[in-house]
Amino acid sequence: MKNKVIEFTRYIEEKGLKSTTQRDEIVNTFFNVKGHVSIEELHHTVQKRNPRIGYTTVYRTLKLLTESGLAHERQFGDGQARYEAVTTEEHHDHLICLKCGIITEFENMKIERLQEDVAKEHGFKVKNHKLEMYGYCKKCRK
Amino acid sequence: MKNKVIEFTRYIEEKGLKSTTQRDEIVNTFFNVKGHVSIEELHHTVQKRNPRIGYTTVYRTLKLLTESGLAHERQFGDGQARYEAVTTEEHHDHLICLKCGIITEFENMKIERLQEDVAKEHGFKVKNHKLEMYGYCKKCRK
DNA sequence: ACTATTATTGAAATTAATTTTCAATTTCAC
DNA sequence: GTGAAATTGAAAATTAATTTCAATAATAGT
Repeated sequence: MKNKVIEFTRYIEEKGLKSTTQRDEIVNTFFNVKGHVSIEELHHTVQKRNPRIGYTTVYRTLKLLTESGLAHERQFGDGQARYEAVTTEEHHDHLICLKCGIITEFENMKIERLQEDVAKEHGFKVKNHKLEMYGYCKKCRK
Repeated sequence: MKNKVIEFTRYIEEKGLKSTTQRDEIVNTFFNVKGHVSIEELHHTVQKRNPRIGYTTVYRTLKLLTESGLAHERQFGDGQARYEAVTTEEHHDHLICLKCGIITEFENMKIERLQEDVAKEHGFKVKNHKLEMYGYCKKCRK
């Protein structure tokens, strides 16, 4: 995800922040990891590349990524925040398996549109939304 | 909400637990407070009635209410869990104002049905779900 | 009503995740 | 290069949730 890394660099510059090795490595790793990582997981992955990178820097970089709109922070009820790369303009939602923890993504434009309708009815201006279904995945439902 | 209190008493009995003044007061207060309370808020409200009731007991009673299905625990991204009374069989979702924090509920059967369709497509067995829209309410959108 | 058993209470301690602090280091504009 | 300003990371602080444990209260059986 080269372009994402570049977008981040742009954001850093705009804000008058500095470019550092640590941030570059964290951001690169983040965009190469798929799915929904916790701070701890990303820190662990990053450390394989560069063991001198601290948890706090990973934490702060994920905050920057979230601020910049390049990542989303999510709470899936397991007690820790998870971050996911914002890849497309399309919004997507989640199926979370309560047994194996696998998180599956989906998109459904009909639902999106109905949501907009509901918001409009309430005079509500939506910034973002989340739709999560908790249950058992194909493998675990037996 | 008398009947809810009775349902709770029944649950307590079923589980071989004991009925206590503290629990009764907490449960009563909970069903008389509308909306989505945090443990701390409920504790505060309960203390007005009976200052000897501790935070821990409120915490534990809310857990019991959640277990029994009479309350739902929710995370709205402000860092603490909120509990709401389960009043009807109908599921409802939430509009959360990012400015004033007001939480509005809504129901939409079309969305519910589409969700079921999506789950079916993925071979997913849904236990529960949540749909939240974050943004600005009528009053705050200006 | 008494007693034994078992659950409950609540203050304090613990845990777990997040966030802040601060001295040492690094970056960048000049 | 130099200096101002930002960054780093270990440790400390914060926050909410959860557990511990001794004292207390509730219930069943007698």
